[in-house]
Amino acid sequence: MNIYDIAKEAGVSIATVSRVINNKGTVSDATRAKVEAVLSRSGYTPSAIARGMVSKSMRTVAVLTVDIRVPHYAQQAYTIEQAFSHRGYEVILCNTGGGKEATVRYLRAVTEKQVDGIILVGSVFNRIGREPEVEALLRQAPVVLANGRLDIPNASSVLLDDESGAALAVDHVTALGKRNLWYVKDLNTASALAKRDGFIKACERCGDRVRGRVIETEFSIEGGRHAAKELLRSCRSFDAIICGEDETAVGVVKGLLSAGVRIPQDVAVTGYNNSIFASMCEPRLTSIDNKPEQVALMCVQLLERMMDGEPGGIVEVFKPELAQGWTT
Amino acid sequence: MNIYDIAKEAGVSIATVSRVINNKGTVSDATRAKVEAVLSRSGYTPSAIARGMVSKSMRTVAVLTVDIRVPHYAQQAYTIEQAFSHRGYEVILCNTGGGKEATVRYLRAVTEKQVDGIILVGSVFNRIGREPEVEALLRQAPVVLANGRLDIPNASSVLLDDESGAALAVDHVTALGKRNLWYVKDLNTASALAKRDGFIKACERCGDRVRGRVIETEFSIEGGRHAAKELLRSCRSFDAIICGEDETAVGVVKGLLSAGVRIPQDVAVTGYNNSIFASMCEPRLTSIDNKPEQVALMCVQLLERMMDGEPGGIVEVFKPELAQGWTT
DNA sequence: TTTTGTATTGTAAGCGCTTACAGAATCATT
DNA sequence: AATGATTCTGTAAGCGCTTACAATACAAAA
Repeated sequence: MNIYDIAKEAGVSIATVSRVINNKGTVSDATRAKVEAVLSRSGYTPSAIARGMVSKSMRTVAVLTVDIRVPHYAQQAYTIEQAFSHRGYEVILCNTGGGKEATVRYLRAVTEKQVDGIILVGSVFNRIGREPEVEALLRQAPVVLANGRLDIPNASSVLLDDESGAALAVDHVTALGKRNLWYVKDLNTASALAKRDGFIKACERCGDRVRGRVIETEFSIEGGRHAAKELLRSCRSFDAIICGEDETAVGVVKGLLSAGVRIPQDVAVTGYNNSIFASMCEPRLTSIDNKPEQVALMCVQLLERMMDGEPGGIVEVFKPELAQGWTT
Repeated sequence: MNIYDIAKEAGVSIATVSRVINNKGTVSDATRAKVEAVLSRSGYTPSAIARGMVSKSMRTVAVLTVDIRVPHYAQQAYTIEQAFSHRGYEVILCNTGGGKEATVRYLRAVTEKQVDGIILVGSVFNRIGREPEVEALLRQAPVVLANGRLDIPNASSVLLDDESGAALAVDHVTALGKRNLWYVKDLNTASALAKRDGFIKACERCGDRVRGRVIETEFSIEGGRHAAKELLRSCRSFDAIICGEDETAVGVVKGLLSAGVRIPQDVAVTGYNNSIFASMCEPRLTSIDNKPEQVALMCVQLLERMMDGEPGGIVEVFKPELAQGWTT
């Protein structure tokens, strides 16, 4: 069932049918009625592929995310999907797992499908974005990077200011009178390093009255618990623990509570991301919220601008916010 | 940059270029090398749209889910996406929100895009699947329903046996010696009703020694807490509480613990779905796991079968499993 | 009535690819 | 050298649509 069938049935030409369907050009009322009757009677569905052939667009955008099961990414994918859905675009979802090979495979697939835009959620592209093979693919469509930078003309990005996020936590606990701060470094990503640096700088800004030190552990609740035990065991003085991730912070809280430490009177604890872990932990974690929904909406706006033909190269910096909980 | 450019550059016909790209038909080694050289030098990307025009397939499947932010759906979407990705298909993700209007809009969009298959996650279609408008759309592609039934020839489905899931919980706590069971009904979905019926029937199967009653509350942690307080307040006897959802069960646990009730010695509690709520609750909830990943894989298999031309109409019933926690 | 302008409709090209078919080239066989 | 079989390559049609342009119809103005 195609446009020819409809045209024949209605006794008009395919151009007229097309004009009726797209409500474009001039069609007399009588003809329009005739065609519309056939249209609704037949259950005809126009082929988006054939349309795409002409317009070179399938009205589709691709979202490449590391893993949609991570709530943070799910929220962003959801926000992006809804925003585009309301504008008549569908979203192709790709779970890259963060690996280069899969990422390239997905990029190739979606560029072949001539998506109208690509949003990259996650930071793989800081590493692989400059490889010629990858860059060639990325040049095929407007690209927006959530949390990362990419120096090609058709790419924009939203950067998360992790340094200021960590500084937010430091300022918060020092304002509460805490003086001996520890940063729990759990990951080795660029983001985690930025947080650590932000922590150190913020402590230095406070002068001698505040001391900031770093302890490393594994990224997990267990890792956090272990870090807490380690601090307690080594008899180091501490009255605030700034963690790189909520998971770790949950572990720290558990470790401290089980040792009889009072939170936040004795020790304040902060997490990062204001994730579900922060909300389910009792007492509720104070955490740094980088508002995945807002970031996603910024990405959508940047992409739309490029899809409208405006140049890319824009870098927006998103400042995280402090989400106060019961642990500070 | 299209296949004509490549052909001209390589001094061959477009048919030969096509044969090289698709590794189909016969091409002499010399010609192949010549074309491949041009191909890699030019960074040419074949147009999937044009291919789709010929093959009437974009190698894409659609996943309609209520809300990807719900971890259960995220897991299923992830599983489906990965499975199809490995077979060279991309996935279009739609968040319907469970409403009819949005659902129809998405169905129309993806059928216009001539997706090779549709997987419907969530149960809206039990209600709207029979409306002529919806059915006409659903007939355009092979369809698989996760947790729901649809009587059209090109649809298969995986049903979750909610009754047996609830019975699993009943059998488990009665085996532990519990005799006064309550079912906490929190939702009004078909699924929730099936669980309640399964609960009642399972209790009846135990004869006089077991008594099963039902209490209603709101679907939320707070609702669960409220139900627990209510049971305590009204001085009813109970030694096991079977909940329709993990969220409610978490609330029940909190309510009981704060009243000094020992779990599971005094009262056993079970949730449903074995979600992240079950795992983050302390003590860890015993819950009913309907294995979203396995269900998703069954959906994929059913869809693939239909995409290979085999008839649909298959209904697989998935039996949930008990996930033992510390609350029983 | 003829002319001019406008509203309506149709014809045909072309989007980039696959593929059936035909034709050319090569090779083995007689 | 001629024939047939085989391998290789090119031509052209067609996938279902949009749209530029041509053609027609019709109404108003001259």
